[in-house]
Amino acid sequence: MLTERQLLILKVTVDDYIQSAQPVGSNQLSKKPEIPFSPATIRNEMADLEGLGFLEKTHTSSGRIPSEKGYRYYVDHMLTPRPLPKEDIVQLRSIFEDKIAETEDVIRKSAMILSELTNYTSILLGPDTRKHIIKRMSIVPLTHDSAVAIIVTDSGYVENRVFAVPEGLDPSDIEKMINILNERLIGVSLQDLQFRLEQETLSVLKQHIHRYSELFTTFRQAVVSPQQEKVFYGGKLNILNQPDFHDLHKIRNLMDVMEESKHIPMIMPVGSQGLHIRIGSENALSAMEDCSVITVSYDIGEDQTGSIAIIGPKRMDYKRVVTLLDTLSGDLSKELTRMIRGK
Amino acid sequence: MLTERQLLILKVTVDDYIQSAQPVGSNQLSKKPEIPFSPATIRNEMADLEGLGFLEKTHTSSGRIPSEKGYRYYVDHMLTPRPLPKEDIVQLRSIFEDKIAETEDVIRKSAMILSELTNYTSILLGPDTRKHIIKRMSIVPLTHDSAVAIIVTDSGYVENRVFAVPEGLDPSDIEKMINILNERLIGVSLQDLQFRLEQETLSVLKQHIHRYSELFTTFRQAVVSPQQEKVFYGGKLNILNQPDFHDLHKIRNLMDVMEESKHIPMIMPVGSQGLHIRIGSENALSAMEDCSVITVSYDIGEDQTGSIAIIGPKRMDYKRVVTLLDTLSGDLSKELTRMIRGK
DNA sequence: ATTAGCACTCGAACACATAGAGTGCTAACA
DNA sequence: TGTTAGCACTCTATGTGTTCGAGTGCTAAT
Repeated sequence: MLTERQLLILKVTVDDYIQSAQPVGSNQLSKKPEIPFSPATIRNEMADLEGLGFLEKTHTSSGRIPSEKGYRYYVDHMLTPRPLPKEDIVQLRSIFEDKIAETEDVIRKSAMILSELTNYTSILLGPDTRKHIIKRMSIVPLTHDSAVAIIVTDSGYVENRVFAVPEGLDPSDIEKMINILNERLIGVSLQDLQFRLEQETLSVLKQHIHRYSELFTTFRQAVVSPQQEKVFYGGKLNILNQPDFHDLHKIRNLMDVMEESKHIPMIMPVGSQGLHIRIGSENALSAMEDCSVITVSYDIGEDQTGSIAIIGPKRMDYKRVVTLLDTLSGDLSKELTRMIRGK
Repeated sequence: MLTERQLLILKVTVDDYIQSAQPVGSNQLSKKPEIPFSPATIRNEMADLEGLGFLEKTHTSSGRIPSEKGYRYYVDHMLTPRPLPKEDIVQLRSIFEDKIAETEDVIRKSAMILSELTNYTSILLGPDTRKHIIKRMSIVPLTHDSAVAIIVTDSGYVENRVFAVPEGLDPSDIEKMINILNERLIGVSLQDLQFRLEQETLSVLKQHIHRYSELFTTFRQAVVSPQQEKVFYGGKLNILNQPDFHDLHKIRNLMDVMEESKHIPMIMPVGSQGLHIRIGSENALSAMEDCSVITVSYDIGEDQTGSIAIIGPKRMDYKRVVTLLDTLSGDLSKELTRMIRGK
């Protein structure tokens, strides 16, 4: 167990390092008003903290920097959240100032503002589209052998995909098909679509539509194919501002990983509720071992959820980011829920 | 006017520097089989070429590198295009191997393949959506005060936007409105939409729809608002591979500029036909003064055009990129035209 | 007209010295 | 017994001098 004094020194060390990005020495610390001890005392305590694994040295005679364990302890025990400064609140509120907007626009803007406020990179995941409720389906023929399928969902999201139409199909069959689909599938969620398509409409289609099978096959393929969640970025280049990152090679790897959508689930596990902090090697991806990631989820309506991630150096301003994310998560949940319900 | 020998030396110098990224010295050059002169002779010629402004030195006793004027001369007079190597052709063709695909998918894939083949960054602009022809319009009510307007165009492009619906509007009015719009506006291009909306439908709407004005206003706003062209990137991070770029600050500026869509018109002027090469400070943006940009346009059908840009260091492999872009531009024009016509 | 020869220049690499910030340890102190 | 002053030591960063090699320009010989 750490003594009061060790706790104080650990906290001040982490705070100082987060702020300055320079290893913290005993002399430097002793000058702070909140530290009434002599450099020698501090040195002793720091040596102990190093022994316990909370601090590290970059070389034999350097000052100390927090280890991952140190950050972890700091994050777990020393985050006394303060209210957000007024300017930040004003900025956050500005996300919602546009009167009529789409869910996507709000999320996009959140990503931008968040990266501006933190100077880190933000990644926002829109609500899992599979939970969206179908409002209307339609099919618009393009050429004699292709058409575009359109699905509109409750949040104003429009999914569309071109698919092949069997040669020589009677146009009125498409008309019939879309009527049948709309009769039976409005109110169904996208994730249930495939199942319900076959369950409830296949037999009806069979009755009414000549050559239903070819048409149905390509249509189903188009409609159920990977509905990837939309990813919105803010401040992709903000890593380049961080003094912690100088190694071009590491930066390249990191940026590569962040843009590649297949890595997104590793960065922000889907379905995780609430706020999570992952420090350095706690991250699943080795390219991110020098980063910390803070994630939080938000809710739209009863069962749609999205997530927010902030990616910065391990030397991240945890307190500030946590408060920001807490607030934004709440605001987003409230406003987006209001939007899909119609105020 | 340059002598034969000067031309040869300039060409070989540029070729060598493009390949090695190292200043080229007279000894080095004299060892090449195509150069039968002694180092001393080469030195004299190089001194002349420097005097004429085609070559530069990085410091007093260094080898020579091409100046912008040198690159310009090289590009204008020394690009004897060779046919593409077989592997490249195979790769390019792979863009079109997916049977049924949307214009967007093809362009997206082109951007990717192009950046892989060149190791530079590619930017592709889809066809100006304003030239698209309307195939179908629809309006889907979402909540009691909002709806989404959808426009499907001939190329399978789906434009959609949420807009405000006046409180307490009769749902059948929306039905009526959309019927009127579809009767009169199918076949109209997006750029003519605003004009034709008011010209041909406003008076009819006035007759049939109660409170047409409020509905029409917000609808029009949604529908004619900035139809920005879609931008597709390939190999955004490829600059980081170039040894020419080491200055983090410059890299940051450059990447910033490339991602900011408002700068795109400066990088690739819209409406320019054919292939263009802009070297270093010939670019409009100062952040790109160390880059060369090669752009080319492609056509879809009679009057839709898009453009392709490759951004690399001034020390770019011009010959290869020009050949690649020439080929791709032709292929894209052919295939995309075929697609919107239905094979 | 071309080239060999030579003195000269500059950058990169390396060794070395110095200053400064930091440490650990010991002994003195309250 | 806990705290602190003092001191020797360590390591980095910075600056300086030296050497090596690749390059140049110029001159004189071919």
